[in-house]
Amino acid sequence: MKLTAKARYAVTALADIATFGDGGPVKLSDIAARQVISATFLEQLFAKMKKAGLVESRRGAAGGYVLTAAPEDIRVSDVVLAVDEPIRTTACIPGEAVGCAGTSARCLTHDLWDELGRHIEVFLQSITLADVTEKRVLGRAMVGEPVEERLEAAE
Amino acid sequence: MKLTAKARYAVTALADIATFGDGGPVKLSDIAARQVISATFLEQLFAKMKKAGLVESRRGAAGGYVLTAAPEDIRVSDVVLAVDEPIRTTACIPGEAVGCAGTSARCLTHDLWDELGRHIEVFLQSITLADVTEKRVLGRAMVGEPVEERLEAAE
DNA sequence: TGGCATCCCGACTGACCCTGTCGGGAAAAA
DNA sequence: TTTTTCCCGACAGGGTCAGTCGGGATGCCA
Repeated sequence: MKLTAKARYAVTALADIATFGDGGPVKLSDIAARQVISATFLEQLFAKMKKAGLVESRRGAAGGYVLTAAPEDIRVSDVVLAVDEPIRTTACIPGEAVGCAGTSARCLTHDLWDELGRHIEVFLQSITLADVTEKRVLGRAMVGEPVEERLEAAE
Repeated sequence: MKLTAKARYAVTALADIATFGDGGPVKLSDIAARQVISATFLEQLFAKMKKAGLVESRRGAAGGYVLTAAPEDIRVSDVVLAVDEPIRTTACIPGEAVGCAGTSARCLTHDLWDELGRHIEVFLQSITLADVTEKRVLGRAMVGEPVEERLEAAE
């Protein structure tokens, strides 16, 4: 799991659609103007998000992008994974133990970064787009309340 | 808070000292050999860690580096902060609200990345070097058990 | 049918920063 | 005084990220 500006832009853009798109499609140039992001750059991101099934596109006049699900059902982790290739934080291959396990201290820290990665992922899974647009993010760390139930309850 | 290979190397190196240094100093060339890290690169990292007060150096023959505290008292977050300049995850300046607050959706996601950063920091604070060397890391996420008490209890 | 608006796509690039090198120097021990 | 180790600053190659560019395809509307 990697976290770059791409991820920030992507989440921001989707939040923009959730906020300003009134059911109808939102065009990239509007998002670009409101969020001050290069429109051509947004194209790249939306291509990936479309492939990931997060948005649908409408072409032609009055076209744009629409969310394929309600903001409450879109996890931030989905968005991040869609645009940022998940680069592993540890050097070793998960399954195999290549120069990693054994007595060598080589991967003393393996578990650590592994756990951290999982930790981050769980955190981002626990937050939906709706949480973001409605500013329900602050202080939600650590507390647990592990989404799953909330999402299942919503269905 | 930034996470690069530097941080991994630094934690690994300190874990090495905790494991193999038997009270006495451990020289860089040994660490480099055991952990397969460039010795000259390690020099850079140890310069920073020394400045941060994590290690002390002994020069001359039979010299090397020693931990300044017990592994139970060294938090992983300290190590990371020592070698990786803390680059902020959000674009906006924390205190001031520059093109950030207000009605604009510009920083709809500000809180999110802010909270994530804090989240990561808390996690890394919750783990000590001793936890790493003794493989007490796995599954410790989410659970809470927020170090503070453990550290205070240890003193 | 034609024109306009919008998405679509792949190739390209400039700049930054991370990882790692190199060479020489200074202190401490033997 | 020689060896061993830390010390320090300058340097560099490469990767990748953010962003550009140009042309194309598709759908709407008159």
